[in-house]
Amino acid sequence: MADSAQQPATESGDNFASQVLGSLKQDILSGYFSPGEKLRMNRLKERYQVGVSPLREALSQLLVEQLVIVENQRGFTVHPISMEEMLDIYETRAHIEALCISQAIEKGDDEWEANILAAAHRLKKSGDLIDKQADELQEWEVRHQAFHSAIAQGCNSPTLLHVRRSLYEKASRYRNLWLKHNMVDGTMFDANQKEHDELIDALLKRDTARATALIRQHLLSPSKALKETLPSLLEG
Amino acid sequence: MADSAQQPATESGDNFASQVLGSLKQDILSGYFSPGEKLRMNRLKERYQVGVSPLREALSQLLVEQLVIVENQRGFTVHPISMEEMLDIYETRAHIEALCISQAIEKGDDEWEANILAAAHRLKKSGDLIDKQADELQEWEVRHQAFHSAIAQGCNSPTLLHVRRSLYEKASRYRNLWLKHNMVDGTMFDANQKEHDELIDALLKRDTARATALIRQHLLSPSKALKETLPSLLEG
DNA sequence: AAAACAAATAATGTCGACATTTTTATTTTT
DNA sequence: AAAAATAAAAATGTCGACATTATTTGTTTT
Repeated sequence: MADSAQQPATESGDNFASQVLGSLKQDILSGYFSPGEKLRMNRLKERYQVGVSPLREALSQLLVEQLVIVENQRGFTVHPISMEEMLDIYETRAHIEALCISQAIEKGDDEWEANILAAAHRLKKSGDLIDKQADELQEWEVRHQAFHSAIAQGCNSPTLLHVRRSLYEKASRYRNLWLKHNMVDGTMFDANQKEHDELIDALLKRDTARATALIRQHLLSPSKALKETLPSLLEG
Repeated sequence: MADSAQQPATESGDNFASQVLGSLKQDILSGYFSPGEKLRMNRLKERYQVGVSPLREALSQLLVEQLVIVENQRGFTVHPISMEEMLDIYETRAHIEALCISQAIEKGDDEWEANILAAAHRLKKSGDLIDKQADELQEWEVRHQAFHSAIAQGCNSPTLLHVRRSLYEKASRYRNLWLKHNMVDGTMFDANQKEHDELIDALLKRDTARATALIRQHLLSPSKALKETLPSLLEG
């Protein structure tokens, strides 16, 4: 480190860029920085307490993941959102997730099945006590993601899983935008739970056709809701 | 620019990082920098005639694309190759390409068909005069890629095409490695030509099952060849 | 001579400084 | 007053400098 007063983040061992990358990505995905917003260096420097070099390195990485855009001599900007992109991301994500699942059904072993059931149990427990508390909902989100991750993991392909994660992050940007303006419905959890049970059943029976159809339906329902809400968000 | 003596690359309008990104990526994909090789900053500074800042930004982007790896305080290294990764990349690539094609068959219009036939014609012309000259082979590669690109473009999904490009680049690293140690066979072009003709036939007849099966075979045959050659390359 | 330790050399990661460009504010002109 | 021209301010992109950490070399000890 160039100065003793510099140890801004908790995770030591990584450099500043990788630390700020996580925070910055979170801030973009969560909507702290709005789509299309200009990311001025002075503001970022203050917020993350680092110089321009690590910031530019982190932003360069987000550039590849298409979460920011850059124009020469005009700095970085949060990647704008659009109806077309939203639909394209969700559609592609559905295809990729279906691919992961079909591969997992082919290759998944006992350990895979066990991990799914374990993750499903954790998710159910979290969904039972629907407090609608912000932090409990956050926990449910984490377990929900973990559940679907456990399923996809069975494909046993790092390359494919890498693609999957990238698409999940891009989609979560739209989902968070939607969550900001819509309260969650309690009945949603029950419907979700039912879909999960059906999916697990199809997986264990190695019924690829049914499983991929179910996951497609499961993933695309938020995009249908977004399709109605997005226009108002884009304007105001 | 901080100094009048700095105008290293041809494409003006972009910043140094984006210019060096292209050269650096090319140098890694082509094998100028070997897998696992340490990328010392002094050497890179000399080669590309820029300071560390643009270099680190370019390397940060290659980090996301998994073409380099980084270890804190130990700098950047060319991503190592392995049999497992090679097989995984080619397998995933085959799945993604099949997905592109099935979507293209669903959505492709007249313009799509016309572009395919045009690209096929250019490719055939280039393949007819097999001189085995290095630069002519280079041109054939470009047209071959353009042909398959024209097909995939029909899916009309920027997100999916982005994934496709990323996988193509990762795979080309292995392919170039193989080309370095194996002369191209003249008969290969004929076999290739036949596969292309069949593929076009299936596409125009909108026969998804046959088209995806053909593309899978087409894409995976290099990986089979690599599977035999790689071990000797990995050793020395 | 091999191992353990110490000193030097080299390489990385970060910041501040500065030239260049873009954006905003002000003045001038028709 | 609206438009054009000019001046001022702010922001970007790059490099050199420097502290920190790895690596290599040299020396001492057993």
